[in-house]
Amino acid sequence: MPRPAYSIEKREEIRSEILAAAHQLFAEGGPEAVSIRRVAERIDSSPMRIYHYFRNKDAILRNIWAHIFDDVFDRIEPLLGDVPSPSKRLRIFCREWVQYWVAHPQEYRIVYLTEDDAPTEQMSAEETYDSLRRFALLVEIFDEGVSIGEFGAGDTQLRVEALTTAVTGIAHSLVMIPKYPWPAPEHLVEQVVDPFLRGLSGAAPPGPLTELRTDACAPIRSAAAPAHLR
Amino acid sequence: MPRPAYSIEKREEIRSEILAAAHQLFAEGGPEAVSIRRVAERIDSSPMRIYHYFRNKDAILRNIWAHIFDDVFDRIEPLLGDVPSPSKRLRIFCREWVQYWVAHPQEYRIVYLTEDDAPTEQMSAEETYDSLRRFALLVEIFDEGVSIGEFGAGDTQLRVEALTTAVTGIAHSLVMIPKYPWPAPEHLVEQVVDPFLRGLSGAAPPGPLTELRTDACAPIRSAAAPAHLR
DNA sequence: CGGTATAGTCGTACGCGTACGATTTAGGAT
DNA sequence: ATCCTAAATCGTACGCGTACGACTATACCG
Repeated sequence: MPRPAYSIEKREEIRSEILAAAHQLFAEGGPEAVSIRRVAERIDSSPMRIYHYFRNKDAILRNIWAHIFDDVFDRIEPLLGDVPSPSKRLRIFCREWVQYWVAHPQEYRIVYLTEDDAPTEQMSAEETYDSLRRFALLVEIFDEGVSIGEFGAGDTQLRVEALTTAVTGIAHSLVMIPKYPWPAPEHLVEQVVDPFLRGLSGAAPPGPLTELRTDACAPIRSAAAPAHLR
Repeated sequence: MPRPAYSIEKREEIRSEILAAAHQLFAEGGPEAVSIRRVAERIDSSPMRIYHYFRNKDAILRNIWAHIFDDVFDRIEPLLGDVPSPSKRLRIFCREWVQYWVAHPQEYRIVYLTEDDAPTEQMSAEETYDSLRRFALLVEIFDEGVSIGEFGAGDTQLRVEALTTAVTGIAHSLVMIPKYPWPAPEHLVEQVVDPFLRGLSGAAPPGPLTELRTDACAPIRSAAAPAHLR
């Protein structure tokens, strides 16, 4: 009875058109060149039409960063191909990971400045958090390391998350605080990653670990403001 | 011959008035409540007047985060007072550091989302990067660790920077990607920090380190865009 | 006293993201 | 052919940061 919705294909086609324009703008001028109004102009649309296909600007940026993630992994994976030792592969990964973001600060910004609203809703299958699935690469490396005895047993997921958040933190600081006289990225990475990996080696669980991950992180809510701020 | 500039005191007074309003707004409604126009309204000023006292909004936010930094350190330092072992103190610091940001996501956002434009210029002495000076606390801890033989010798500055960027990276992910089912913060921190500290212990330099920091990080410039983005 | 140069202030305007409501459009049911 | 309803589109408007230029006030020089 009502006007029928566009077919999935048609809808996806429009979404692609929007994304293509956004990608192009990003390639031309970085994150700040991507604006809804400019995208609309590129595709001869009204700005508001876009909001029928994406919940907000962030949803569009998120799609861009999915591609960026693919790019990083596509570059790094070949470097790991013939390296036998899992821990060496992890080392290379971390070094290259940071190096990539340092060399592509704009890409870093777009990835890590988009907030995490409500991904599930208006997204096509391809663009959900499954860009993060490429981190499975690390899971595999860790698992291999355990299976060949290079690492002791442990919570692989936790290890991956700890390692990636830590090295990404290094990249974050280097990119976002460029004026600060940082040491060379490799040295920072090495400081963190080498001990981390050495901590995993040998069968001995590396020290006074408390029990490992059993439950997820409590939902994050804002607590009281600091005293200075009344 | 020209109209004389305001005295430093007068100027600083106006700056404080602006900052007070901004702090108040932040306390009331978080980062997004702080707008130049609202600050102006609070102090019965025109929005543009503010730009004579701060180069842009970020400069104002940066002042707020200086206070936040003080708050974090003020909370953490007492927890370290009577702990004898430097490595234990570092552990506590890292745990509490992440915990603080997780408990105060708004504060995290304001600190780590402000970019690093050109701090030197229009800032009063108090508000430059010297908020970062409180990290000297960590320098001291490391140095003590070395002097009492708990840590091997090494580049303290590098160690501090590596440790803080890494743990801040953990906080960053937890705060900025709250929907993801993260493990408990302590577990992530422990994964990174424990091996890191163990890596420093003993006189033996922990493994195949390449030469340490000699020069600063090369200036960061954007490289070619990823292939996908044309 | 009248210029003059500059610190300080303000009005206007641009582009931004997007909330909201009005309008148009397409098809099945009548 | 007409109506109904929701999909799709669009116009308008708000608050935002801030560039730019105009205007005002104030001290000294002549």
